[in-house]
Amino acid sequence: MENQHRRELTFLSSGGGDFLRQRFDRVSENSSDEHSDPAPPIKEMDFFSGSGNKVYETKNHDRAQDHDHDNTNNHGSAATTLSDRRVNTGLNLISESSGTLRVASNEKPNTQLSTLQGELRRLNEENGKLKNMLDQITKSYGQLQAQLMMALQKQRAQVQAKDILSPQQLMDPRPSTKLEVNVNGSDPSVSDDKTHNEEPSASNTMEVMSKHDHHPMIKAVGRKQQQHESPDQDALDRSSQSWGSSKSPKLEEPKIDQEQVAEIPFRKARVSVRARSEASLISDGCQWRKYGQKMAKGNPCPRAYFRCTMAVGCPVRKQVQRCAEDKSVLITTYEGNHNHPLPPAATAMANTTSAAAAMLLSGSTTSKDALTNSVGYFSSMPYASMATLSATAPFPTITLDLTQNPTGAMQLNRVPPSGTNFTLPLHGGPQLLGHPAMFLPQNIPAMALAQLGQRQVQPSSMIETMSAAIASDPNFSAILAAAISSIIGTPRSSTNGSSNNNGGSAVSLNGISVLPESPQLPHSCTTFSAK
DNA sequence: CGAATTTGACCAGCGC
DNA sequence: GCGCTGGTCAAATTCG
Repeated sequence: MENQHRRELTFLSSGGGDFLRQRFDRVSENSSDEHSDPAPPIKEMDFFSGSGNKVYETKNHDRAQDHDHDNTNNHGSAATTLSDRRVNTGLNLISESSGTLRVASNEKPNTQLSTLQGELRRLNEENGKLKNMLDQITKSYGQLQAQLMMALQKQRAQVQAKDILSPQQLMDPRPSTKLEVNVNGSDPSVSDDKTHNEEPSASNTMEVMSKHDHHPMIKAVGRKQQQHESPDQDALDRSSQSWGSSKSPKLEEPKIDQEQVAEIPFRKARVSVRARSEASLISDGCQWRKYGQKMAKGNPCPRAYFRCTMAVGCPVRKQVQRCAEDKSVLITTYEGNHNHPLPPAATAMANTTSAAAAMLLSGSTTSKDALTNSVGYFSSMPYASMATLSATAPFPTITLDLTQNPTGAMQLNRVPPSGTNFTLPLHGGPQLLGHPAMFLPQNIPAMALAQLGQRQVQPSSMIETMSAAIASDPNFSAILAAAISSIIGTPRSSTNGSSNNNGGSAVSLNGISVLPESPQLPHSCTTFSAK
């Protein structure tokens, strides 16, 4: 039994078990916080709700007596109602009456033992069922992940095919790196052409972002070429330029019109955060420098432009503007990837927004259905109460609306789509901004939270964030399947397994095999707290 | 006095 | 081609 528990827990902690963990969280409705993080057997037993504790306490009656109160607090929660406590109390009564459980077991072997054995049998059966369920979920998740990868590779191949047909490409006999979508930076043909060698992982991420940044940033790059903003930025710009063009992006870049751009899966996304704030700024854990202010059309309030100054050459920008309709609402729009670690205070929001941007980019900005189907995904984002995806905006933009749903309750009352915007009610709320720990007892799976809260935002953490968020949602498989279907139609068998994008290297995170397409998705953004 | 902010100018994309 | 708009730059100004 003990060994079984340990096996189970190993599995639980191995990524694929996040589904189960999530299920556990829901079954017990236990918003168990991080401090409860009890001994593995307890969690395992709690998996079966209150009944599990009985066996555990039987095996550990000494500790059970000492920590009975703690166990109740840690595992009782909402689901542990009075009846559950009575169950525990029943066992405790044995201990109390006889002094030790051993004595009690000897005195009433027929009743107690048979009861416990029956309970144990039932738990084993349940455990087996849950194992099977977990296996099935893990398998289907893996299949869906593979399908997603194929879809993404197919899209990239289509982009490459378009690029290859461009006149510039035809005229250039060399293998053009600018037309290659290097995802993991492992392709030497790309790295050879890059002029920058510092910060391989980060710069690779930025490379990829720049590669897929069509005009908005390339435009800026063109100017920055002459301005030597900073060595890192220059390196970044050079990489972008070598990717985009050496002279005029517009001329040399493969002819990609807006329609084609809309089909490219990895563009720069923007994450817009709406929050009520009296202050003119929100403190999001990062350092920003204001570089401009403009009056935007249709809004009496000026829009301020900031860039991240936490690291030299960090390309992250943000725009801050008050909502025209409700001036108490501050709209902060983030764009770009941090190329540096973030302070802990900035990490959670950064992960949330990164995941939002990643989902936006990886999924589906051209598909209403796919957008709609992303609801489940965003349900794992800690800071988002409402998310609105916009496919019609100049940039793919997701809006995390923290001005609504102040209770933080999880809802799924989808707003009827109007145009291509979909409002996705999520959990979290502005009242907890800047206090990530306060979100922990809510709807965030423990694994995801652990990653959201503890990891610095670095290029590779995107994968982890994504995987944690994905794995934490038991509905994700179905949602993802629907989303993929809406994007690519009927899933097909693998025909391009030798894609250059991933180099066949998968990253295993907590047991989840994550193919490294994620690094090219932007870490847009930063942590976020009300001032 | 250095850093941060302000603000007018400039540039590019886009629609007409 | 022209005007509008968003985004950025950089000199001027303010602040600590």
